[in-house]
Amino acid sequence: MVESIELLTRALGKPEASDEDWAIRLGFNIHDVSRLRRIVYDSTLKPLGVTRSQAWVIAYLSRKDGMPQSDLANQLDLGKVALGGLVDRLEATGLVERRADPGDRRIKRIFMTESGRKIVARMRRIATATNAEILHGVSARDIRATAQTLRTIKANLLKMVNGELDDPEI
Amino acid sequence: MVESIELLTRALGKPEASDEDWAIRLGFNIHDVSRLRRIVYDSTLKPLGVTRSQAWVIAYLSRKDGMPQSDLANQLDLGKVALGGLVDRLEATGLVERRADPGDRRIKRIFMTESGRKIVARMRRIATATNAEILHGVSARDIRATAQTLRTIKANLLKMVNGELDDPEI
DNA sequence: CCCATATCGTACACATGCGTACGATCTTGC
DNA sequence: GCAAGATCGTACGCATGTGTACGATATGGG
Repeated sequence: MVESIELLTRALGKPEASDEDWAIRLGFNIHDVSRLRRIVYDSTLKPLGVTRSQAWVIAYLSRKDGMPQSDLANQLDLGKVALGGLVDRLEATGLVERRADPGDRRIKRIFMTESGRKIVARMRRIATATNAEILHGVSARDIRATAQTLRTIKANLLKMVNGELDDPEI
Repeated sequence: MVESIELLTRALGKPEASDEDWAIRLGFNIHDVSRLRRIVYDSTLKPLGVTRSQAWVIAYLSRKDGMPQSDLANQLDLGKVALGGLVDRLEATGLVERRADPGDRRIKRIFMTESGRKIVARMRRIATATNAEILHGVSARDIRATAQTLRTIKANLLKMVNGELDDPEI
């Protein structure tokens, strides 16, 4: 699947690609890059004993320790259920802990443990090195241009996502 | 999380972004775009009654009908187990069917049904329209440049994935 | 003050992906 | 020709995500 673009283009028998081809190609490239990034980050995280999702949670938590579980779910764009399960597992491995909110007994606040903080520090170092390796050989100019194009695409996507939510006449 | 770059940049208090910032930004943008693309495609596929993974399988199958299950798994970069489950569900909704290979009784070949073929045709139309909307306002030049940068990144990632597999001295 | 309503976290069911183990079946080397 | 090893698909358990329902609490209007 990783090489699907090349196969596709060859199958279509087009030596020079049209604009439409490039658009399709871009879609596949985004898909492939995202998938490979996931695999690579997973493998770098494996020695730490945390999964990518768990890493994402504690990385966020490290900047806002003691958040209510619901706030964390919202800010990470996760359902309450999904985050609840993640916190269960993080708590089981001792990286975070739930504490009841004294003022509102519905709320459980999530705090990092010392062990969790150590993992986050190691994660940061690994992530920086990995990022550099992923972008090896790409000029600063291209990085900037690509990031900006993706931002435009992101804006379109956000419009589409919100538009569907706001226009229930479909 | 979608707006995490902006928040991060503001939190760091940097009016002009450094090259390193752009590299981080690119990582987030790839992540966000991929996630939003997933959400948008899921919502366009929902009316058809198939999930994104299922759509991916039958789209591929429509070009190579009658593949052995294992081949399909390899070409889609899925484990045999994951694909087996997908085929289970596709078979349950009548979009594909398993048939025994006459020559090798271990093999089960996957064939599209008439119903499946209809779904694929509708999927194709929807995907083209969706893709155009996602890239609305992005110049052909930028699309091309972005696709090529992502290809370089993809090559780096492939090297990293394969390198880890080939160098077990880590 | 008290009930309708909203919010918080959990339980359950499902889809998807991974890794491991296993029985069934081919293929191959002796 | 037959036993050893490779390959095929499945079973099972885990992690992650979704949606729905629900009990426990807070809050706010009357």
